[in-house]
This record gives sequence, structure tokens and C-alpha cells, in this order.
Amino acid sequence: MDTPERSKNQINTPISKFEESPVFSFLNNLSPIQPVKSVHITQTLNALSFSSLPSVFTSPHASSLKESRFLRRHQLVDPSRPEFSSDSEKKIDGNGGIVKYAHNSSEQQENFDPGNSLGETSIEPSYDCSQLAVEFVRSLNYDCKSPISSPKASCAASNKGCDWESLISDAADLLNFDTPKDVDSFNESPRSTTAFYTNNTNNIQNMQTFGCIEHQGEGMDNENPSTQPGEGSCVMEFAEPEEVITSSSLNSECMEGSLSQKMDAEPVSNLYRGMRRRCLVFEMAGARRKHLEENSGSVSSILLQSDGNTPSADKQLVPFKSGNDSSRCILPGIGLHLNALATTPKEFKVVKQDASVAGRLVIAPSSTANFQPIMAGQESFNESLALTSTETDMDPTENAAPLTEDANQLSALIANEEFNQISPKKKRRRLEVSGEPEGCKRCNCKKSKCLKLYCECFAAGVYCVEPCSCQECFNKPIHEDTVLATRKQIESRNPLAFAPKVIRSSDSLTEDDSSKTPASARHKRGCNCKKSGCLKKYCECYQGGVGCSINCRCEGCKNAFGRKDGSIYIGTEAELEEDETDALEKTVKDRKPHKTAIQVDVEQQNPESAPPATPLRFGRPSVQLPFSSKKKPPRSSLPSIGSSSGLYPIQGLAKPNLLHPQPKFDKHFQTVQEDELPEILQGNGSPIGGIKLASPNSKRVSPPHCDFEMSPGRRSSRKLILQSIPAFPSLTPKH
DNA sequence: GAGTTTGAAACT
DNA sequence: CAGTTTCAAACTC
Repeated sequence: MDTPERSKNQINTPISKFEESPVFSFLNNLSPIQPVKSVHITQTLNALSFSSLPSVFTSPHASSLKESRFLRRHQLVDPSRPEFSSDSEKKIDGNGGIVKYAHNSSEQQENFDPGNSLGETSIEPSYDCSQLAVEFVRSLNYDCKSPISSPKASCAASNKGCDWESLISDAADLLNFDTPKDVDSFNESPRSTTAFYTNNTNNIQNMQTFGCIEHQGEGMDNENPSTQPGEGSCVMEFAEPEEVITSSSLNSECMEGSLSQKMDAEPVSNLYRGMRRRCLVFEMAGARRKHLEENSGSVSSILLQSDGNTPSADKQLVPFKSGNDSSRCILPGIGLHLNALATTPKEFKVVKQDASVAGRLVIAPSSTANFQPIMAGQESFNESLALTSTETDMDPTENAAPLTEDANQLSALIANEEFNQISPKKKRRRLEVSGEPEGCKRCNCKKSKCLKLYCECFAAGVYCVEPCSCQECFNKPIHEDTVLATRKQIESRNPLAFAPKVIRSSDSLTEDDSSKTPASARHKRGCNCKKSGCLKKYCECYQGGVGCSINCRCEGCKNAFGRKDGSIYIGTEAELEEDETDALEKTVKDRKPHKTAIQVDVEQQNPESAPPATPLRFGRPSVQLPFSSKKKPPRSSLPSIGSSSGLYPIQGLAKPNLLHPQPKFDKHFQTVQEDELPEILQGNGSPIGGIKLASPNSKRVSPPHCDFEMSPGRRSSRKLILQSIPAFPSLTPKH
């Protein structure tokens, strides 16, 4: 797989959905070249794109589901680093949903030999899927506005697609998912979400000619001399694509029409030009497969043809590359997926987003519950965009332009990355200043070797990337074994160690109760702040954009997102003084939130009506308060986080989240599906659950009962939560 | 950019 | 489980 040939192939795939546009022809000429950068290209595929798809299509659930299903690894494009390059491959086991990171290492390469399994198992069918995948990617990209086209990503994925079985088997060893469901889903589902994507631009032409996805694969093979049947194709899994297709009612007519349009839309958005990080994301397809089966529609038939042959393909990991920082956050893509996952009730299993960071590799969470919030904010944002712009996305005219830009911009993007890499800190600051989400994580570890939870990257389940200024870093693909072993060790100590720190109730719950209140989201363990008053990012709750809860042992909590005591702060001694000072703020703030609450209600009632992009949606009402007047908001951005969980009903999609720019919040927002959430969390866990937004004063609407109820006994809830979490373990890889 | 503060993570 | 140490982010200057 890692062979140079493949890399070349990857590069070629620019995909095209430009067929009609003159640009397309131009690209075709160019495409074959860029083998080196191909990696970048592959990376460019963002989870975002995937996430976006669902948004595009009306069914929110589907979207959410998809995200959950995927394990993603994001890689930043780094020409200098082979590791991140196309070489790294992702594999998912059909059975176990096992994910393995393939590295450049010879071993892995051997496993991935293009010639091997690919051709046999899935290639033909895969083509169909590939197109779908491509479309998805494009659509996603378009939504996300990631400059990099899905094609690249697809290519990377596809290159190794041939070896799926072998890969899967290997991967299985590395990562095992406990959840039987996933496995079953994979096995059972005839369809494979994975699609094989041809690298060559020529393929695009073929596709055009054929007009149908089914034919695409063939055409591609024929025309592309360079691409070997097995090798050339890139495997991508799209949980969503299928859904999308079904939802959209893809017709045999097809792919050309709607799909091509979608493809066009993908185009790279200018937005992505910013820094990019490589993120590898592993997604688990299992859940999604189930979903597919259920949805198996006309479209599915098309897709499935290939899949049926290659069940494993579904679980393949897809490398994504986020176009811009936001994208990086993978979580943009990732983030979205994460969010979706959170929103999605049943199907999602675990995804780690490194999410936050676009460019990082996401390590499959050992624990089922692990969703890394990584780009959640961005994702949400993307989704929102997608939702709002679905129509526009479909518009071919727009798409064409972006694509061309992508090609041209690719070099520029790479340059940007390099530039960014140079000074991580500066970069970060820039991003923060600019308001970009921080989804991408960067660490500055000096002693932990990035193998402890001190390391944000490690804690997020992602590999350190160049932007990191860590020393003696072991959190790199090269040391995969070490990383996995360490993770395992840490998890043995604390199964929830890699679980999302912030848990918000899912859609169903949120819609009625919690959703309206910021309280819906809460920190898993709660904070222990003593001096910061939970008003600084030292506080994990605050950092995560959520209010403190019963679980918190903080002193003098003033968390703008919600005090642990509830709306009424009975405060600790010291706070009384502060309260006075805050009084003014409150007066102003309280009203704002109130306003927002109303708006929220409206949205909930008419979720579709409200445009996602509206500023209001960005943040929770409460969120704004904290930063108002006196205190300056945290550097990065205000945590709009909360908005997602509590305020906005997640119905279908977490629209509000999408808009949220902040990375960290997003990151924390790893969502857990309602179903999955322990009852405690859903109900008891968030004291707020019962609270209604309407309360006039409450900047934060906390249920009155909280104050009274907050007895020490309540804190026990924390323990309960932990217990509940174990339910997710299935996701954790077995070793 | 260096130094300080802070609280989580790790250790005892 | 509590106390202490270590660590790196967040923050300040």
C-alpha cells in the first residue's frame, strides 16, 4: 500500500466532479503528477466533509450516525514526514471494527500490498462506493469548505483499499472493539460504506461518461494505466454516503446528476486556506452499517454491490485532511462527527476526534465512550453550513470554481502548513486571535513525552503534530505501539481517562429538558478549582464551555456557564463580595441569556426555520455573559460550546454547534448519545435537566432544586456517571 | 518571551 | 482515599 505507486495514485485522484467544467480537463492533465503531495491530498479529506453530508441531507440522525461510526485518523500534510503521508493507512476491521494504524514501516506496507486483497475482495464493488464516497467528501468539503478535495483523501484511503482484508486482520490485532454490535453490523451489512476511489483524474472523465457510479470504477481502471485495479482505487468509508444517497434518493440516473453536482460543490473553500493540520481519523463503520442496512434503498443497492464483496471495507479507516485550521480540528470534520455521534443515539460507538485538531491522528478510543470533541465546534459549524447551504452546495456552478482553486491552492496550502509548523505557538495564538477553533491540539510537553494525560494531544487521542513543540515526543505514529500500550495502561487505571470530558445529553433528552439549558452539558468528572472561580480556562468545566455541576468540588464557583449550585449562587463566603461586583454584569448578562433562551425556544420549535449561521446560535446565551464587561473572554474564543448542548435542541443536527468556532469547546463537547449516556447524566447528572430556559433572570437557568439538593450526597452522582460510562467499553481496542 | 499561577494527572 | 508531587496549560507581565 505504501508503495510509491500508490502514493502516486492517490495524488491523481482529484476527483472530479468537474467533469463538465473545463477545469476538469485541466486537472486531469495535472493530476497524475503530485505523488509526493498526494499524501497531503489524501489528508485533505476531512471528516468534516463527511459530517457535512448528513447535514446536507435532511435526516439529521443519519448524519449523526455516520459520524459516530467512523474512526478517523487525520493527518496533517507534511511533506517532510512520511509518517503522515499517504503511507499511513487506516484500517478497520469489518468484524471488530478494529482500527490499525499503518505506518510507513515496511511491515505494514507489506500487509498493504496493493496487489493483494484489494482487487479480489472489493475492488469492483468498491468503485461504486468510491464514487459515493467522493461525492460525500465533496459535499462535505463543500460544506466544510475545505479546500482540499475529498478526492485526495479518498485516494489515500483507496490506495490501500486493496488490502482491506489483510489490513483488517492486522488492524484487528492492534485494535479491537469490544462492541459486538459494530462487528455484527459490519459483517452483516452487505453494503460497505467504503468506497474505492480512483486516483486519476481520468477516472473522472470515465465517470462522466458512464454517468453511473457503477461504471465509474471500470472506467477508471481502464483509463488509468498508472492505477492498478486494486491499488489505484482508494477506499473510503462513508457511513453517511449511503444514508445520504438514500435520503437524497439517489437514482440510478444518478450519480452523474446529483452526485456530480455535489462533487462540484465540494470545492475547496477559501476558508481552508489557513493552517492545516493533518489528522488521521479512524472511524468505525459498524454502526453506520446497520444504519445502511436499514436504509438500504435504491442507492444502497448500487453501493452495496461492491460492499457485499468486501465487508471489511466498511470499516476501513479514512484519512482525512482538514483544509484549514478549523477543519483540522477534525474534528471539524471530526468534530462534526463527534458532535453527530453525540447526537446520534445508538449507532455511534466511539470516535476520537482529535478531533479538535484537524490534522491529527485520532487514536481509536479504547473506551467506547471516547469521543473526542476535537473539532466538534467546527463540525457543528460545518454542519450548520451544510444545512443552510445544502441547496447551494448542490449547485454545480459554485463547485467548479472551488475545485480549480483547490488544485491551484494545494501548493499554497502546503506552504501554509509548513509555515504554521514553524512556530506553533504563534500559530496558535493567531488562530485564537482570529477566532479559529483550536480544534487541533498542540502540546508543549517537556517531560511527559506526550504519553500522559498531561499532554493534550495524547489525551485527545491524537498524535502530536509538527505544530507541537513537545520534546522527546513519543506520541507519534512511529511509536504507535508505545502509544497504544500507554493508552491501554492508562485506561486500565481509569477506563474513562480518554472519554470525553464534557458530556452533553443527546438530542432527545436535550430537546425537551436539558437542551434548553446549558446544563445539558456537564463535565464528566467535574472540576476542582479553588482559585480561579471557574472563570478561567484552568477550570475544565469553563474551558469546556459547560457549567459546573454537582460533580464539581470547586470553591467559589462562578462559572459563567453555570455554577455548580445552580442558577442561584449561594455562595461561598468569598463570593459574596464578588457577587456584588458581578451584579452589574449579571443584570446585563442575565437579560441577554434570557433573550437567547427565547430564541432557542423558537429554534427548537422550528429548528429548520432558523438559519444556523445566525450569531445567536453561536453561543449559549450564558456564555456571553461571562465575558461581558469586566472580564475578558478567554483568549481563544468564547466558548460557545454550551450552545450546542443545552440551548439548542439537537434534533437531528446540532445546528448550533456547527457554528461554534471554538475548538476547545468543541473538543470538549464530545457528545455522547443520549441512549448511551448514563441515566444519571441524562437526568440526574445534569441538575439542570429539569430547568427551563424561561427563567427571567437566570442567565443560567438552573433548576431551583439544585441549590437545595446540592448536598454532598449528590456528589455521588459523579461516581454513578463513571459507572454508567463503562457501558461504552466495547469501543476500546482489545489487545 | 519569560515567569507565575493554576489545577489536573500522577504518584505515594 | 487523602495528601503530595509533577506536569503543562493558562495566564500575567
